[in-house]
Amino acid sequence: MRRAVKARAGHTSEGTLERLEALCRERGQRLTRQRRAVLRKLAAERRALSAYELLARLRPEDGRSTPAGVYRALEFLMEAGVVHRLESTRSFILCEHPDAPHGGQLLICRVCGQVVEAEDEPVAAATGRLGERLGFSLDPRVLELTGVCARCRARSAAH
Amino acid sequence: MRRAVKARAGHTSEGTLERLEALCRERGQRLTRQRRAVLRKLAAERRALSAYELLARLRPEDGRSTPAGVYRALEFLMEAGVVHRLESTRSFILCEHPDAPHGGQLLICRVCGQVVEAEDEPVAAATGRLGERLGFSLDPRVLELTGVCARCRARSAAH
DNA sequence: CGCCGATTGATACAATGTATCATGTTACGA
DNA sequence: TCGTAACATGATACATTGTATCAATCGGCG
Ligand SMILES: [Zn+2]
Ligand SMILES: [Zn+2]
Ligand SMILES: [Zn+2]
Ligand SMILES: [Zn+2]
Repeated sequence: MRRAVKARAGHTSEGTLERLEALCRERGQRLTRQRRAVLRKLAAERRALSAYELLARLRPEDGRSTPAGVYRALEFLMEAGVVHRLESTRSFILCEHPDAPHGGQLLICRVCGQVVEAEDEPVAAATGRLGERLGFSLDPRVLELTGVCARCRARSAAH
Repeated sequence: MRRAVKARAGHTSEGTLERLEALCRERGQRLTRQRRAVLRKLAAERRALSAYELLARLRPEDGRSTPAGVYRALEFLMEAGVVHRLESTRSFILCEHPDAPHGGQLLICRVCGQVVEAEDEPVAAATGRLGERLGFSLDPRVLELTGVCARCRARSAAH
């Protein structure tokens, strides 16, 4: 548990903060206390959090947090490409590859909630070809795949 | 316009009703007036409708329709595999391949809202391999891809 | 300091989805 | 045909998720 958190937090500091600072310079925006706080809460989880779960974690530290504020911070972080929104669960998760905006795939375990991020070239190529075949120019986009992770499968096999 | 509606409606009668009747026999359920009505409204559209858009279309014919009723009908139709839910837009659309439950892909034009359904083997194979590589046993699942369809691209190119 | 754009706070509201329980409907067997 | 049990609906209230608005505040800069 401790390790998972540290891995996430470590990950965050590597590319995410640089990316955010670059974006702020570029656009005259600011990496504020509130935005950092939302980022920190997401970095402390291996699973995705809903906006209201985030709000509940923020309030003890800052009693004036509001839904609108959380959504605004999330919008900022998503535009910066360092947070993904999981449409299938209406929740948000830290990007594991924040070096550049990207498509990719999120594999979500429906038992334990764990999310793993991938950037699989064969999948990207196949969807690209499908788009061409049907005349669509597709947006880069993070695909959501649900299933059961290895650990949960092992656990359920052992009863 | 007329033609699009008829194509959809024609499609519906082919496989969808059989499939619903089979499912009802199997499970002791019923293909009721309300469920048929929701199906009919979805069949009349080439784009996806939200639950509340459906409700607005149902009310003139049946003033007692309620959100809960619409969601119950949609749940039934989704379990039967003849309606898909678009998570990216929180809306619902008739399945174009209702012969059997399936994964597949929905290509959604973000300009005109048109949705095209595909069952692309290369995409399915690539995602399956990705799942294996990361130890996930993936659920069959309809992927949502957004972009711009050929017609809308042509239109915007011509200003 | 005093300005200006970016950000937040506060509040209210919109949109989407669910729980509950009483009532109605249908298939099926006595 | 009638009773009845399972299935389905109506009505209502509520929960969750997401936005709009506008005034107040912050932070850098001349
Ligand atoms: Zn990412
Ligand atoms: Zn798991
Ligand atoms: Zn389908
Ligand atoms: Zn289009």
